[in-house]
Amino acid sequence: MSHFDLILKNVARIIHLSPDEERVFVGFLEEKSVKNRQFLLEEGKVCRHSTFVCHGCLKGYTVDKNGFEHILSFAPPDWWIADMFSLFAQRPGQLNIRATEASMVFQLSKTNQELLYQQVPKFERFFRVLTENSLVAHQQRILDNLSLTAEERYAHFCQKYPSLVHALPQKEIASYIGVTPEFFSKMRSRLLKTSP
Amino acid sequence: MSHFDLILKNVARIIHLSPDEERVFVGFLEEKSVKNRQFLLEEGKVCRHSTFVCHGCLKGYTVDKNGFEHILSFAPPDWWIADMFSLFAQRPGQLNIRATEASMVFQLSKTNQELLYQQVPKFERFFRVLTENSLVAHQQRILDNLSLTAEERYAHFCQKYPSLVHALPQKEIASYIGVTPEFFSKMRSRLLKTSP
DNA sequence: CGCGACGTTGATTTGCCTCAACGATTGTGG
DNA sequence: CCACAATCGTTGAGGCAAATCAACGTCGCG
Repeated sequence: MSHFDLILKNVARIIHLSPDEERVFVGFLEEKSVKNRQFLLEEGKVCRHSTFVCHGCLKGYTVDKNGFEHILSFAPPDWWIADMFSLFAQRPGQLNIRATEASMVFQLSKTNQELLYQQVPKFERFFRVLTENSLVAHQQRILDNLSLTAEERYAHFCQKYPSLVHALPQKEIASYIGVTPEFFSKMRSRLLKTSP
Repeated sequence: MSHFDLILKNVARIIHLSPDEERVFVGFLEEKSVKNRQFLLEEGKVCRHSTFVCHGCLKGYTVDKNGFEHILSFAPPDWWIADMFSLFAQRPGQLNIRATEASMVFQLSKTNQELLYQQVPKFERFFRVLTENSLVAHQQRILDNLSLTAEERYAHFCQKYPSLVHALPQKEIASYIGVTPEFFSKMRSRLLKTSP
């Protein structure tokens, strides 16, 4: 029951690995502990890793011209995160990736990822499926943003990230669903009155 | 200069094919002409094809509980479109795909796509890159929806789909950027006053 | 202890929606 | 080929959801 357990189970949901292949895979990983508020990637830098969260939580977000954060994604334990644009193109991106609490992660560098593809080709399939699932989730979020009210988007958020609803500062959730912290607070107190 | 020209050039932007491989590829395609307003996919059906637009234009959209359309994507010539969720999972999806004008398309069935992977493995790479690019574009759109005003989103639309700005009914554009047709009309006349 | 980050609440404003009425265009069946 | 319907775009009046601005209480942490 090693600390690789979570990430190996994550992979096993999509592809089956032999013990040898598991060893090759974990050999490419770099373990890293991250302090609260520490950056893993800053706007304007080139993203050189995919990051898998073991425990804690990260967020990926941009900052607009007025200084407001807009959260693209959270990464609680068992999730992957990266600036996909920057990682694919190996060019500077606009995303910040940062811990919302003290965390422990594994990082797979772009270089190691390509070595991994050569040594264990079925990882091509793994990351392809990951990308496909992510695309589907993002399409759903666009449709939600177009068709749902803030309350409904919050309800969806609670379903999608049940573990985060109470673990995260409210302003982070507000930013994710696309409202101001003030409005989010009012909305929440309104919800508590009707359904305790 | 055959009618396969456009789709072969589209593929060539990402992978290089030998004449033999080109022949295999086009052998898997089904040509189809589509009348204006004709459906290529209806909500609740399983999506069994990727569709490439040669000329004309398609749209992918959902209908909400109040009967309003929300457009997830347009597919002008040289673009691919499908209900990714339904295509990947081979389960019923919520997307409608429909022509916004008389169109000509090529369709690659999921079955043929898998045969193609076997016979020309580099197509794995092609569709992976397509998915990656699509993911990046969708992430950008989410961030735009979170941080930009309707006017700014319209400006982005004009940059992204210059050929569609004048070819498409205004209500379709309004639906894509997430405002009502009435508001879109007012916004547009406001813009025309300041910048003729 | 005191300072910053967070959450709450209220007053006011605004971006966008709703509803309704009205031309202009398109297209379609008789 | 025309009449009529359907679709589309425009405009105006009024309404609502959410933003903005500001004040204040609370907590955790250095």
